[in-house]
Amino acid sequence: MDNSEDEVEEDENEWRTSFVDSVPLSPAAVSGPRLYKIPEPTPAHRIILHFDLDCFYAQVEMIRNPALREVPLGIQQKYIIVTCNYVAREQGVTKLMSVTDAKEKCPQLVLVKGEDLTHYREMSYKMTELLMSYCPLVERLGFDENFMDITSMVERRLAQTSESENFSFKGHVYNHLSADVKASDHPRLALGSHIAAELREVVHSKLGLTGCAGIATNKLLAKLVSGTFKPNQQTTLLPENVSVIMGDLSSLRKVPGVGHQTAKRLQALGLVSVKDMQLYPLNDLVREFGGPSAQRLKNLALGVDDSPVTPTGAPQSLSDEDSFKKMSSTKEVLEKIQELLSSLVERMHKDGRQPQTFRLTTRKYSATNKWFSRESRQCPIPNHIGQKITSGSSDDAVVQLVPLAMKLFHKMIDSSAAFHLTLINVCFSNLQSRGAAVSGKGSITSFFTQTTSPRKTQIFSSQSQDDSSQTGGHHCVDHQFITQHISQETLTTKSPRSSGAALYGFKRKQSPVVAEEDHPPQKVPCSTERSNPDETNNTMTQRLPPNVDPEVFRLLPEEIQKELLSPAYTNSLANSLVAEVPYTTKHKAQQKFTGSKNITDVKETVDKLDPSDLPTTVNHWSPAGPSLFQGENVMEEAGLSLPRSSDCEFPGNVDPKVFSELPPDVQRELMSEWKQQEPVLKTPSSRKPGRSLMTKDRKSAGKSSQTNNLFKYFKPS
DNA sequence: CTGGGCATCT
DNA sequence: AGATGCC
Repeated sequence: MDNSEDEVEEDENEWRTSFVDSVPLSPAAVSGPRLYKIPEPTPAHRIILHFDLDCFYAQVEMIRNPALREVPLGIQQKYIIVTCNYVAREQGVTKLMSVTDAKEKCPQLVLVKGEDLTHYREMSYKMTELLMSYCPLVERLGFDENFMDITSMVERRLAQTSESENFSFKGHVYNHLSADVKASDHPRLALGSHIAAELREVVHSKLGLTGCAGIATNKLLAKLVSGTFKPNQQTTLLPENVSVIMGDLSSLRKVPGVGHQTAKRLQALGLVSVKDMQLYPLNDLVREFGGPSAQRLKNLALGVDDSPVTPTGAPQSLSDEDSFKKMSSTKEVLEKIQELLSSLVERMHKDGRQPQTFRLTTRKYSATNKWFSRESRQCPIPNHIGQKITSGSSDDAVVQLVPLAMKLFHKMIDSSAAFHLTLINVCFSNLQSRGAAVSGKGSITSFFTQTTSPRKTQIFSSQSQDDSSQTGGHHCVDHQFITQHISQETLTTKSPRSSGAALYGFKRKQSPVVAEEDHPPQKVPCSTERSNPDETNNTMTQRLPPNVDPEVFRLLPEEIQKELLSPAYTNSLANSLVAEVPYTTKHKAQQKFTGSKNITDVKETVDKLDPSDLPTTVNHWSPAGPSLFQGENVMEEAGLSLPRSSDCEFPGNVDPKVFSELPPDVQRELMSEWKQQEPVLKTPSSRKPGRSLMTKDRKSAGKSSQTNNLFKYFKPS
């Protein structure tokens, strides 16, 4: 969306004067009428920061265990050292080195498993949040990098700076020997370097993280320059050195945006170095890549990048995956899916939003094409299940998602033949903030839940991305010295509602009610808490078998309760595979986050009739609902065999294949659902959204199946 | 040609 | 639904 029209270089003036003219520019070669309009050179002289944390995973582990600071440390995922601390690097260990090679280089290397990204993810979002509390225009790139557009912050300081003040640079200046720098020629970049230094200091003091920063006039250059002095330093790039830094790149592949495939295609054209590309006729490039891509590539080679810093906000999808050498039985697949879903559902619950789409991805082994070839299938998530996720009935949700996943699995893999998987991924997407339960198709709820993809609301050319968008809609922290600011207003005290709001569902004790600042008219508080009259308990007991004392019943372990309520397992089909799949919902409540935030959801609806006009506003994401997670979960598995009863019919349009693959207790769950479904079928619309959100108070949190219609998901299709 | 994510474009 | 790119 950010392309063609505004793609041309409207870049910084400084660059234009110093560099553009010296390089054979394209327009001459482009004979015909210009395809791209040339934006008016609004001096939107941006100051962009790029932050890059040092060996991020290793840092996090060293914070968790300071003893690791003094030893060579490697973070291991499967057979690979994904990153390592600098002690290890001194001994020759590098990123993405195989474990065997690393151990060879450095026998004393200490390894920490890094496959579970939880801690890294948390720290990563703390970092982004922290930066956002100073300036809302923060864009994430992976877990350890952030871009910031600090133009307005710089301009403000500049305005406060008296004439003829001494400007200086903090940190390095690219291609300068730190003495000959005339900072007064570049006051904005100079101020930017000070802001960068302050932010790095803040990050260090508040989070204990060190990292590099690059200061430049666009994202491309900021990113390229940030890595020039490596651990825990910062570098500023002056416009007159743009061509130098670009020319210093060893190959086109080093240009961010030029990946493996693109580099190969370029090489086929004889293009290897950055200079090659700079001199290559745009027309020829267009033939290979098409207009917009060609122009963008060429611009990148020139150091031109007008792409705005687009606030990232909350993730648009949550996924969990695992890779392995070989997986070839349906049973293994099922267990892996269960495992992945358990953790993913927990994450989703903490997030607070409700996923509307589920996707299953696999990677099949194939001798020829080993490392690519992912395949995926997706389907909508029925509302009942989505609600169980948000309401915290996680095990219930997992139980109901598993059949969905298995259906998708069978759409991809013919399990009657041999198969060989090397990866499974489960993913929630189409994340909906808070919306009430969707009763029907339309209804007011659609107003709340209507999804204008949050990011897309932030599309404007860099032209409009200057101060107006920031000073108008947001406020960067205004203090002259960031370090002062942070000592008073920290993460926990700053108003979370504005973009500084909790980016992620971690921590933070925050009073539920939040002061709202900007854009009052747009807000749609969706906080309509659907308080559920507590009919929850009744339905359980009311269908108790005769001669069971309800009081006694309540005291029984939940598994037993369920068994009493659902004699389903006696079904012949179910019996056929009671052959114990030792399924245990090893539900790990490994983390107990204390805080929860409770923020009224704000959806900003944007008329974006003309994408080129109004800057609108950044999207504010806030986790819906309290979603407090009490570290105590109870449920345990009942591997036990149980009395068999007789009735219980197998519901029609159930895919027997899928069903038969499910673990016995999952089958029981489903059967239980089906049984309870019957009354609903009789009185179609009467009771439906009723319970299901059993507040998971201590005991009965576990798996209580409720009234949900699962039939359709078993329909063979 | 390795990991476990994420995003965007088609 | 896949390809591509980034970390």
